[in-house]
Amino acid sequence: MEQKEIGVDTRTRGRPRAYDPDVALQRAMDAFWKSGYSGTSLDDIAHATGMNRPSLRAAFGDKRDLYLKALRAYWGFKLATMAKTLAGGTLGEALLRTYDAALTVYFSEEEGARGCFVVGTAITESVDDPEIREIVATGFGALDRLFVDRIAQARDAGELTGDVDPAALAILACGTMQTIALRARAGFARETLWGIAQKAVAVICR
Amino acid sequence: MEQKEIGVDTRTRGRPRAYDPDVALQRAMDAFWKSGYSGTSLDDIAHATGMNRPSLRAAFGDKRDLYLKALRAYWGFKLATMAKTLAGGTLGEALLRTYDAALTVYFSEEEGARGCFVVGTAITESVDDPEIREIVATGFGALDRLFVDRIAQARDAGELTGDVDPAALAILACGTMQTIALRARAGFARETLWGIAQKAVAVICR
DNA sequence: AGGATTTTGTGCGAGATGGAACAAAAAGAA
DNA sequence: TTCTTTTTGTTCCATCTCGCACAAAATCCT
Repeated sequence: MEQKEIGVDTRTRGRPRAYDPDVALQRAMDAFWKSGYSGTSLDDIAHATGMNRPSLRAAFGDKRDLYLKALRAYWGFKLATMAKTLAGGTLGEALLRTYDAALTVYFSEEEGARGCFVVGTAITESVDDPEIREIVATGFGALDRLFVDRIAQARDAGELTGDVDPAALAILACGTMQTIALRARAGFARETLWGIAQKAVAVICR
Repeated sequence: MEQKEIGVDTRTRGRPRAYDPDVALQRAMDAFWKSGYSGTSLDDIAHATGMNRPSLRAAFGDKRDLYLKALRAYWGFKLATMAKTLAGGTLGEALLRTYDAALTVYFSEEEGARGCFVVGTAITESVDDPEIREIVATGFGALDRLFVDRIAQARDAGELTGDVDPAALAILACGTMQTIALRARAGFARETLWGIAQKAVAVICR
């Protein structure tokens, strides 16, 4: 007995799904990424995903549920990517690799830059929504730890001169990534932002 | 012939205004600052300002016009404040004074932190609105110049050791201010953010 | 084939949102 | 006092937004 290809899962009955949940979630994330949570309507998302609104609700819950799923998915992707790009090579190489990967995400939309999903959308909602605020704060904490650990490793390996505090350098490294994200969304060119990354790394690693 | 106190201006006829335009604009800014542009309705603003919606429109134009006025007013205030806080003393003192003043703004709302008006609201709208995007990019450029000039001044005064690039240090200083703004809105405590500022300054000024 | 289950698609409704119309209120000028 | 001007306040309107109801479609099971 062969499963059909559309909506492949272990369901045994009923009309098959006309969408892939992961693809739909990504499309919804794309819509939110452009216009923010409040500025994106369910019709916008329906159009982006090719699904009708009742189907969206059945699959993901209400608009806020969907946004929370997208936000958590973005954090999962972001932190996993950074764990990889920060590993190996010198600290300078690791940081540049990390900023390059970030730039690729920030410019991953064909019609223009969209920056970071957290900085571009969640920060605006976080004052009014405690759960979003908590997710963002937790994510920032994890981001900090990734930077601190990598920088501490470089210090222990003798890569850094002077009496450096990894936590302090991590703040600068994180701030650099975030100013790049903000500027991407403000229309700065990718090459300009790459130049910013290089300048910051030169100071952090001296 | 004495002017009345309410709605004091040089108008010669008609019913006097029941509001002060500057105060009303500040109240509207407060409302946008909390929930972002798209998340704030005209009724929200009417409530915050004590004005009816037709009066708001007569005074400021439509919702977007009002938001643009608030955004420009914020930039004017922000850059003027920074020009003052960056002047005088050592570079370290100037930077700490600047971050302290920024923190005061970011925590200027009684019920909780609101961060920076640009980072918290304009960044979300900037992908869809070219004029907002332009205002933000111009403001970031002015911010950069303030930092670069102050750091170049400190280098020329012999305050900085080694072969430093003011533009590179300015990126770090700006990134630090922005990560503080993001974190304020994400619920970080003021004392924590002050600690972040101090660590960053210690590295920038070494 | 009929019944059960799951998903899609269409239409409807309540409430929210931004804008407009215009009468009433409050002032100055003649 | 009447007229003119400016502002406020109330009401109405068109459209948008989100949620729901439910019939139809597409599958599996008996």
